[in-house]
Amino acid sequence: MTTPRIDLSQVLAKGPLLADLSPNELQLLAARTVRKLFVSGELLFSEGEPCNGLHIIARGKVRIFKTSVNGREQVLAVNGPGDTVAELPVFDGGPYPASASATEAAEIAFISRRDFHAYCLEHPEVALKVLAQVGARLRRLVGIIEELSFTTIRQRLIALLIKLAQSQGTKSDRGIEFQLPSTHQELASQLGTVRELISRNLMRLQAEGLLEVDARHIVVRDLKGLTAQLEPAS
Amino acid sequence: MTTPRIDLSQVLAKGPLLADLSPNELQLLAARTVRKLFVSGELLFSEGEPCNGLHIIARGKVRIFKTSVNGREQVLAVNGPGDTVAELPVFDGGPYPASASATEAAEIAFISRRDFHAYCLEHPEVALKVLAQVGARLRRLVGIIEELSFTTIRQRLIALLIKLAQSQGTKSDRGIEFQLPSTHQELASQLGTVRELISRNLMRLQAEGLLEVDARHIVVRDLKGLTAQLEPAS
DNA sequence: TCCCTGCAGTGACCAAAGTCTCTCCCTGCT
DNA sequence: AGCAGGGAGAGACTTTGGTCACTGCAGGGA
Repeated sequence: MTTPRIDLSQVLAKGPLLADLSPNELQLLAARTVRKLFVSGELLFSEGEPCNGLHIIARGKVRIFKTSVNGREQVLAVNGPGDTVAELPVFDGGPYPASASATEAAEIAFISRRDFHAYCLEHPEVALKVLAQVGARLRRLVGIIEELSFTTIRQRLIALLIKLAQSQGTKSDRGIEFQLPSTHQELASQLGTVRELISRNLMRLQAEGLLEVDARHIVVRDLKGLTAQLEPAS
Repeated sequence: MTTPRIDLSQVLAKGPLLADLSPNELQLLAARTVRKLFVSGELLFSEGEPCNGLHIIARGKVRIFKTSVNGREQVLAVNGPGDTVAELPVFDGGPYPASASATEAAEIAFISRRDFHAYCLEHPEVALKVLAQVGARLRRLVGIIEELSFTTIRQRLIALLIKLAQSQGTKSDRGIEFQLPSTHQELASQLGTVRELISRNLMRLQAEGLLEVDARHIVVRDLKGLTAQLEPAS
């Protein structure tokens, strides 16, 4: 089967950014995009590089992260189809503040900085949408800062488990069951720590009877108990 | 002496946001603002409140921060005259993601959300400026995240001292001298920690011969040595 | 089959961060 | 002079986070 030319109108219309535009306007924008393919793990761009355009994810997932000198990573966001990546440096002209890589095979629509600028000036409401988008991003960053400076790794992990249980979990007689979505290493990057601490904290929660852990398979035995761990340290 | 009506054209023109507008356009915008005064320490708004407008600082300083349940604070930004506060929630419609207070007596020009929205639609280039502004803010947040997850308090403190030495310091025969701009408590909030650790780390740096500390008066005896502390952990 | 590789669990150990408590000192006030 | 309060220095201690080194295990070639 031949891969058809990317149907941007579809993708763009689904994303939060350009949903309100007329098909005609979408077509106009789509005509200005370039299609790019990335294999799993491939870098879209690296921190510090000059930013020359906007990426719109058509398929796959993209991870945005910072890297430390010691090789540790801190994930800032994971985005999926319809989301845009690097809305921001497109506008302020600076370099990318972080790196981005595909966590699975991805298809990206790329619009050059100049074209998108021009398009925004013609469609001021798009600029406002982008702003709202950036707003959501900024909120998440503030959330990360809050977690990093006020909570322990244990608490961050618990919060993550609860979120997963609610979004991915299926109820069984033993509790709420689900699979961890990625390796311990990757979870550690998202929580801003190292692999060992994920392992250790999971084991500790198991010892306390709140969870059952079997490699990546988790059974939440006591959701209330877990949630209680997030309350004031008393 | 009577306080004259705030001369917004002056203020706005100085800030990065609206510098390129014609005096006429500035006048138009200024007419839509409300003048607000805050005493030192007073809250402009609190985290979680709905956001109903944009604040432009005419005089004084504003501190943006998060508060934890235990009463700890993490400063996200300190802004001065010409800067805008909460450019962001104005656009995405959500509540304030953090609180803001005046660190010294401040004079603020306030524009309602609706008015500013309308103004941006009429002047698309202003929207782009706002985006650039938000960009800078986002960059700083990413910087904070990087510091929080990759560096120790000691390193953050050293980085801050170097920055102060370069911006505020005066050379003497003993080294570079300057005053800490605020209490240890406030420094701790900016670095995301507690008062004691500021004290302890300063003393330790003094013991190592890199600094001389006398309450808030600092003498950097060995700037190279300090800078070297920020290099790879080897 | 055997080996290689990547992921996960684990214990020992060390350093950083945070908490609690007390003292001291300065400033301003009564 | 005496007192109250905030800021700062300091000691003792606990918890958390991070490093290192090693083991085990499963899947996938050669």
